[in-house]
Amino acid sequence: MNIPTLRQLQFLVALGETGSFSRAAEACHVTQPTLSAGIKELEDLFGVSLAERESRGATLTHAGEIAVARASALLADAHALVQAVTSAGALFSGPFHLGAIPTIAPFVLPQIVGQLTRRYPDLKLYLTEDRTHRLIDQLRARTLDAAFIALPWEAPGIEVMTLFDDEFLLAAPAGHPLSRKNGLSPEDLQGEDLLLLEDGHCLRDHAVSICRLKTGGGREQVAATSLGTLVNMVAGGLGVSLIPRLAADNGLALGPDVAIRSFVTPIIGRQVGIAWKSGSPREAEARTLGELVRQQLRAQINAASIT
Amino acid sequence: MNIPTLRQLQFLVALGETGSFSRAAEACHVTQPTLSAGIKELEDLFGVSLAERESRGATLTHAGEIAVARASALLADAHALVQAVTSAGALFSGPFHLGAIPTIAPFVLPQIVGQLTRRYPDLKLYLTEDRTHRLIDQLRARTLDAAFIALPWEAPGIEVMTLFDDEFLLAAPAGHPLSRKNGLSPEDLQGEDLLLLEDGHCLRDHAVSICRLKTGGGREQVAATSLGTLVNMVAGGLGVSLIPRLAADNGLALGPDVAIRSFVTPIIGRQVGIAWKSGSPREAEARTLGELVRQQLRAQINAASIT
DNA sequence: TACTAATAATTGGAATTATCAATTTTATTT
DNA sequence: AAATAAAATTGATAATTCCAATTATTAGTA
Repeated sequence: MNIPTLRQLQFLVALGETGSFSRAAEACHVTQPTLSAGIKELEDLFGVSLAERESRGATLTHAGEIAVARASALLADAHALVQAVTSAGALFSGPFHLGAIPTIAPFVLPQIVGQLTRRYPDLKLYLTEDRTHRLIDQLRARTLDAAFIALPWEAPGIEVMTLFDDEFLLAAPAGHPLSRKNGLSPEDLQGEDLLLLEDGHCLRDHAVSICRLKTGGGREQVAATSLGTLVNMVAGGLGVSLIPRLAADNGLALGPDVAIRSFVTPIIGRQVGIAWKSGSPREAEARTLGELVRQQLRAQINAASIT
Repeated sequence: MNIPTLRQLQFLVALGETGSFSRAAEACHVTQPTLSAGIKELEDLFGVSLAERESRGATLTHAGEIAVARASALLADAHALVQAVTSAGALFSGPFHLGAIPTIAPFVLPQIVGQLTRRYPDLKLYLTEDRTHRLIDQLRARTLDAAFIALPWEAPGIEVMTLFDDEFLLAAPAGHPLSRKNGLSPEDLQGEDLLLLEDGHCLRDHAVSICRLKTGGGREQVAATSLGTLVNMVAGGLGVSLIPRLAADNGLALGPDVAIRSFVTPIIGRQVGIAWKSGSPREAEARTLGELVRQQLRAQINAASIT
């Protein structure tokens, strides 16, 4: 079955409202013949006369009245559709699936989750914590819209916005020689028992590659499953470790048994970024998230410089 | 605000259903580029990406899902509109205002009202009984859709369908000389006291003009207000009268005091027709009504010939 | 890595359609 | 009868839709 054009229905509604072909045409910003033709098409389509033409304008027939009533409703619905879809496409409306690796998640997500849910009431935010390659897979499968990951990381088809440098700090047991040494440099790590996260965490890979250490021998087999346990192991005197400043600044290593020292020349162990699938319609939101994290960081730095 | 085309919405719904631009295009009987362009227009209009293009078809975004849902509803409504308006334009649906002159109404309306309301349940039939010129005015003002009137009657802008000839019969008091005379002819009326309806009834005019009688003098001042009283006056012996066969056949003058005689050569006093305003969208219905009356008449004649 | 298959985007031109200005028709009013 | 007002008609033009052919992109496969 054929259906009319919304435009023709607009014509018809205007005709009903004005009671005149000419004035209706004016209201629709077309000429009278155009509107006339539109109405005629409707009449042909319906097989019904919609208006009686008189010397003093036009009057709707019974069928015309019905048509106008329904057409008005339809047009209103069409406008509502535009509204709904437009706002559905606004930033952070509807479901958003956000991921982060375990060494970033606890230090970044809490703050921005609060902000987001406050600023975007229509947002349904789903969080996932997993290792980088799993997150990337999920981005590709579109079960994730964006993810905070640590760089460098090569991933074709994935775009990344770099957010900030995250330098490595030394975590050593209180009283350890390195905790007192001035001018700490990477070479000082030689010979130390270096504690690392278990395999699969990108933080481990970054630490290894940056410090140019060969992983081999018995001691390095000791591997923690999370940053928290890693710090605990340091506190227990099992060795030293490298932890990202992001974690340290967020209160990971507060305690009397662990000393945190920074290197003279900062060792940029990793960068933090937000990633999304190339061409994703959520890119704008991902970038907005990135901006949000940057602002968060600036606020932290300002707060630190004040105290 | 701009609104989308129903066509574009059909494209979108098809895209949602098939999950593929190509297959959606096929379903819509257009080529893939055409459909692609349609979707892109929607996306521009909404300022939102509606579908993610992949190598294996397309998947709707959140906004796309919402758009498809609403678009489906809108299209369904559009179809319903076509249905509703089309059937609203069917014969005898909605209000129909029907008029008739007093000398026709009681003999025609009862039967067809029954038939109409039975056959067209959607019909709201309004009846008006008035004199011809008032009915004509109402047709012109479109407060009436059609009217049964007696012809001849000149009325510019009014179209008439002639239904049947209605000959005049003589009504005379029982025992009156004319009630026994053979070979009755119009000339026999000369010298008789001719009773007529009051001024304004077309029946009177027709009788006067057909019988070429001058109205003048005291006796003709006697005027009845309806056919019923006219017959009663004849029965009372006040004079003779002419009544239409339509009325006589429908039992108007049944009674021992009145004799009904037909003329040798039938005097076609009037014709009955149905009238409507030229160009009225109700013309088809008016003609249908006319047919209905004709059938009615045929049925009556058949019944009469059987008995 | 190159090749193939599947799919969507792009492009350019042809056919269709929509639109308008001018005119005509029709009915009403003066 | 002339003037007025409104809708229909007409014919030319402008806009648009639509398609065929091509290109681009991605994923799967040898």
